[in-house]
Amino acid sequence: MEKQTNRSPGRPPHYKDKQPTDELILFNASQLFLENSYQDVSMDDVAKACNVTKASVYYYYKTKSELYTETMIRLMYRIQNMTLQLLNEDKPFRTRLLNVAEAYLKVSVDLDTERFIHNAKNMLSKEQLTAIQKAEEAMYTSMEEFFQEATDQGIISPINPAFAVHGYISLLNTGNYKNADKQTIFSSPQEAAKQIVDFFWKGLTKDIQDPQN
Amino acid sequence: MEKQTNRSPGRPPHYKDKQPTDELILFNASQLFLENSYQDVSMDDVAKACNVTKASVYYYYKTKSELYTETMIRLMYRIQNMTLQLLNEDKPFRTRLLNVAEAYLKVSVDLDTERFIHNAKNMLSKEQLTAIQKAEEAMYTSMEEFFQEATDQGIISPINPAFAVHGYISLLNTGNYKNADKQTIFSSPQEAAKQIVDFFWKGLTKDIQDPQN
Amino acid sequence: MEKQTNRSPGRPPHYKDKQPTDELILFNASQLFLENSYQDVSMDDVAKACNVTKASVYYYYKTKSELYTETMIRLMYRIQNMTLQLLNEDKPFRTRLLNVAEAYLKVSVDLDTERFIHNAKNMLSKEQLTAIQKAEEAMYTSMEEFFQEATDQGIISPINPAFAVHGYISLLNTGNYKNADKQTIFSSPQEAAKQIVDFFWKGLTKDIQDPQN
Amino acid sequence: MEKQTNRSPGRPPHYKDKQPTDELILFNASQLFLENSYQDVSMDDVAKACNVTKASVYYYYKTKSELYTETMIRLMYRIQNMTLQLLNEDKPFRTRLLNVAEAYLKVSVDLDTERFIHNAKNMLSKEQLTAIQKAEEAMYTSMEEFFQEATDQGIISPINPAFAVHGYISLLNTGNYKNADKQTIFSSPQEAAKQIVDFFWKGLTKDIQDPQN
DNA sequence: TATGAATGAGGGTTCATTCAT
DNA sequence: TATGAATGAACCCTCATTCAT
Repeated sequence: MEKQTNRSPGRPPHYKDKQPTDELILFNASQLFLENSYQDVSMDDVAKACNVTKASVYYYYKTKSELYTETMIRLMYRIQNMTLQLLNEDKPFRTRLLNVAEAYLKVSVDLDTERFIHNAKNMLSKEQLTAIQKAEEAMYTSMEEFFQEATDQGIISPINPAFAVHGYISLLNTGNYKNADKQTIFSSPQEAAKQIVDFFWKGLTKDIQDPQN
Repeated sequence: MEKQTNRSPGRPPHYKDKQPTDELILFNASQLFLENSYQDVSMDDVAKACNVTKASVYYYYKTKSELYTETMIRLMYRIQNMTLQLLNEDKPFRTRLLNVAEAYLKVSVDLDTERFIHNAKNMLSKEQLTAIQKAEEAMYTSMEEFFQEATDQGIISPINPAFAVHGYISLLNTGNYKNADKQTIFSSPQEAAKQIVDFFWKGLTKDIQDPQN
Repeated sequence: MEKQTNRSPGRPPHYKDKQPTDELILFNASQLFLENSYQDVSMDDVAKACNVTKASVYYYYKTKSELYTETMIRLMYRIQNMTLQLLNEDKPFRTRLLNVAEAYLKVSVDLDTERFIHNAKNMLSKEQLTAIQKAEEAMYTSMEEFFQEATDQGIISPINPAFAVHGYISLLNTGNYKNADKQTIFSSPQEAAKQIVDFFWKGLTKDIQDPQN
Repeated sequence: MEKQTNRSPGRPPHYKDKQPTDELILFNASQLFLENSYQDVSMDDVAKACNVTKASVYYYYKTKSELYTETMIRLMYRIQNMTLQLLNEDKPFRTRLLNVAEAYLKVSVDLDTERFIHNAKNMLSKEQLTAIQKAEEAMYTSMEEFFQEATDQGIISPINPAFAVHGYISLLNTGNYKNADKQTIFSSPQEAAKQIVDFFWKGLTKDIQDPQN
């Protein structure tokens, strides 16, 4: 992967994958923080993953907690974007929920945003903590309107939209559970998504006569 | 946070009613580990919380990870016992679920067992990790039979019992969510319990004609 | 091994191997200190080897350095006794040297008294250090007279007796050398003893016409 | 022994003639390990001797045992070089042996390589132990050929060269012996060298008619 | 005589962070 | 922009030693 041969002369094209260093760092930090706790990831780990030195990481991010904060906010936005995109499609609400569920479960990392916050809370400044929480909140809030809309349209029963969203996400996390033998509850992410949304939908619609759903 | 520990070495005089030190340590460690991540709690913190020296903690627990393991296993058992006790009462299933929910939410600490495991996984030996996971699993499994029973009695629709339990618990955790302004979704633990079980119950019984519920 | 059956009535015979605890400790400490450095042997190690508690060890020996000192002095005496006994036999001097060499090499632990001292010197009080050194010195000195006697009898050339003894012992230690592959210089302790004494004897007698040796 | 180390962090200004830090550490560690046992030298001691912080020592040497290993290997090489240089001079073999002896004894620290190994053996990894032993072995082996050569030339009697070398070195160590009153066997290093080589030579040549030696 | 429980001091190691270049 | 070299603070853990029983 290191040697490119047969390069034609002239200015090399601008390689898309040659990310600016700060993005590179953010990307690798993401990976690491997703899989390990705040404390388990050292700045050296990040640097090594990026093939740069620790000092370089510090050149772009003043402190570890700042790097973490940025990483987390980005993560929240990414989840939010991915989710909103699917929720904005022109399909029945239930189908859209299923699509989100599948996307969410196929990532296969635990997107437990609460854990990300709880983990690091002692190391973050008040501002940093708040910044992450706001991003998380925005993510949740942005999803609420879809439930509100569905309620308004009589598709689902009236429900506290915040609860709907949080309940939805937390139910999704059961799809990632692994027991001591690394076995999951469901046979596949798709199956998990299906069953979870099935169940969730029942809760949403129990009091509704829904001949079409 | 600096406690003066000018006790001289050697066996302390025996006070009748004093809690045995190992239990004292376990108790305080519990508190600390519940509120902070594995890495954020130092053995010194534990020692100080107990008013003993670090060396004393090590007298009873060979390593930090061993202390953590014991703490977690105990925690799982406590949750399990509390839950089973409530689930074994002679009341309608739904009422029992509500009681568990209320008990669970009144503790007000996040009993997110997955987090406890994920957090420390890099610091635990394979055996320790498994031991904790087994305890967690036992906790979940012991609850499954109640859902099975309810299904058999036609009280709830057929459902994967493992999913039922995990979904139940994860829904409960939404009751502890606090946003950046420290506001919860529900106005009180009781209200949270009520709403959550309400919703959960709908999911369980959507396909049932239940004139009495 | 714990249950003795069929014991005949009456006072049990005084088991020879039921050593008084202090001797038991000394014995086990000996073993440990012979094979490991002062620092590598903890008081707990000693206690465990004796099947008693650390506190019991302290009951008999005020400090670790005191235990070490006693152990070392005993060791020096044991070597001295063993050696003197063999040197006092009614055999040709060279034979007696050979016997000592064989005895010495068959123990197979490195009896490097200098190492024992050097190792622990920072942990011993001046008195303790001196005590051990005196015992070592006595051991060496007691052997010197035999070389003196041999010189007087014209069996060996005149030689500084202290040098003779130290040279003898240090040559013996080459018999215990093991390289990285755990191979020794000689094929067996006996062979080692033979070769070493052979060589040593040449040095002692080069200037002597010795028809009989 | 408390040195004020109020240097601020970060890269220090570059002084031209300054010894590189890693060499500085190795040098000081050498001194310390030569005079004290592995366990008696703490990483802090090394750091203080170098006027740097412990963390700096760890910047260059990952563990204490690694530092020790490097130190020892270097030491073996230094001894080997010094020795080989003297043994390669164009002088009678006996003279060369004498020169080595004098050099060896003038250092006045006990170059007891076996002790260095025995001392630390419990703290070293298998690889580290072997590495040191290999260096020691190389040192010994490199000297053997000189004895072989002398044998081939009929200057000394046939002898196991490994034994010759080890015997030679171990005899030299008697020159460093100090009794409880810090008295040596010989009046000076030169005298020691002379007497020891004298004796050693007799052993080597007993069976040789050597009118010129 | 023997022990369980406790301490204090220190040692090895890691890590976020800094600064001259 | 990027880095090599350094620090200070903390952390886990061990161990000789002590004392009430």
